[in-house]
Amino acid sequence: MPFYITTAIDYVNGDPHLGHAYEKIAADVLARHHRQRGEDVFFLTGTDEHGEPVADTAHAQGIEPQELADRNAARFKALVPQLNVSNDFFIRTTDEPHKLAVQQFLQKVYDNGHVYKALYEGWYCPRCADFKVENEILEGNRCPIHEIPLTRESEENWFFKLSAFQQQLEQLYAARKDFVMPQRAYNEAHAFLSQGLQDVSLSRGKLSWGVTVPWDPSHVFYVWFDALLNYYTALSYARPGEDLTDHYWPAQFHVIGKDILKFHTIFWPAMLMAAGVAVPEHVFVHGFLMGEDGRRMSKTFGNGLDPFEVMDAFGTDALRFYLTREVTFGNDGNVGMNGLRARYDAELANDYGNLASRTVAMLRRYRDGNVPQVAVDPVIAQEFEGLAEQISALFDRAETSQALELIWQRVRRLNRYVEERQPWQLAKDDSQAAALDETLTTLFEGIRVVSVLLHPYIPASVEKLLESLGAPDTSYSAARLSATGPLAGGVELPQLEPLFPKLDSGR
RNA sequence: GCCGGAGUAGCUCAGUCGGUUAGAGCAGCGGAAUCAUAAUCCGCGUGUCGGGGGUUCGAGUCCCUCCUCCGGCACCA
Repeated sequence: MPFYITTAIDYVNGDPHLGHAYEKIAADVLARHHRQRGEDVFFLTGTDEHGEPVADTAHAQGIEPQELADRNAARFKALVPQLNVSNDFFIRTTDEPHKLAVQQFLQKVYDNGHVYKALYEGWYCPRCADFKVENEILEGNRCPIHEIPLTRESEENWFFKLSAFQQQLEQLYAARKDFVMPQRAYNEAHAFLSQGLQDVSLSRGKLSWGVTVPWDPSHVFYVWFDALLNYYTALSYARPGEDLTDHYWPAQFHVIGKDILKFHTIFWPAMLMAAGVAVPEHVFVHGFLMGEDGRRMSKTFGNGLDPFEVMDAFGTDALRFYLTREVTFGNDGNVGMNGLRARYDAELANDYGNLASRTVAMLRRYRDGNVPQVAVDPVIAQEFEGLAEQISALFDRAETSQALELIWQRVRRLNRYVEERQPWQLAKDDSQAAALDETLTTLFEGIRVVSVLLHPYIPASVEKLLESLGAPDTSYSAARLSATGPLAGGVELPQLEPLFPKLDSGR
């Protein structure tokens, strides 16, 4: 079953920051989960490179836009493997095949009669050689950059008949309550729609940094139309010599931030309708990350969390875990070094890492590192019954935070189980050998199962642990307790290094 | 202003169709245990569920009203 998932593409007029990392990690968790389930996943991320801000910045630096785009895109692209994100392709909107596909797509929209020419009138800055938006204009109609008076000018512009899709969009929203998730975001998009749509400008005549309008080479497409299309065009050339479009389209999930909600929930489906292409299944809108003081992260507040610093000090999985655990997917969340340290110590190191350590240590001490081939404790078996199904049901609704909570309840349960059974007492009494076997086997299997389920969140750590346990299978079928005994038998377990070593409280 | 969301233990939040003494994690205090990364487990909360009013046998959960915070209200990406 094909499962196509995308992140928003990052605008290259700046540096990669925590927000970029968060969105990629969140989407990666979904992608990895569905891959686990044996689905045919295609996961796309990339960069958005056209438009005015990039052109302006480049010119300010005395270089060509392409040069700036190349330089910055490389930094965004480098971030992806650092986060251990499992994307299948990285698109750049300056890719030639993308530009070509954008032209073909919008030509079709044009041919279908959804584009017309009209005058665009606005405040124009001769120094910027560009129009300014009402709310950025300074008092007295002055340019926000040059502070010089603006002139009222107009230019001919191509417009997209967005208003013509009012009814079709309303039908879409009526028929599919989960088109935009979570519900809050759906309501917002729907409310926006209900206010009535106006046509939008599709091209820019005074800018050259963009995709040329095929029927009017003096214009380039407005950057959003070029950018949104990446989700669709990527499939046509991501795999050389192959067109994956028919196979993967429509996308299951577009994962985006709430700042770009209306482009994805209104403009984008309308464009697709205009070209006669199927609309995506779901647009999932995540929240923003705020500083620990609840304020928006900013350098002046000094409340930012630097993803690179976190990865250097604690590792990539610590960052992935912290963000997905702390921030309910779909809500805003407060994050910072204190919280990260607390969760790292209490949950990754103490709850999970230490559970693995104590279990392996007991297996080695009491059973020479051999996992007894006996049935798991029926009490625990019963408590794990249906867990994998619950998790996948939550993932189908993109409720990754709730899924992680359910998994973590089992991690805690296993620690409690150790205390209940007191294996160190059983070990002192030969007549309790069977009970000890059952206890150790149950712990081994329990850890193995929670690890498989944790794989989407902290892939590298789980792979390391499961490898060490001699049970490297991370597929979903491995996410259940073996009824008859552990999957790995007859292997002598090696000593386990701490998975998440406690770091001395430096800084 | 209009629309939407949120306001539950010190902190972060769960609370499904209204129904038994309102829950979890973290932090704090006390205890147990010693397999383990001094890691774990157990016990301890008189919370006006933002204020007020209403519906109901019964409301954190529905209705009205007020207060506070946040977001959206179209071409900034």
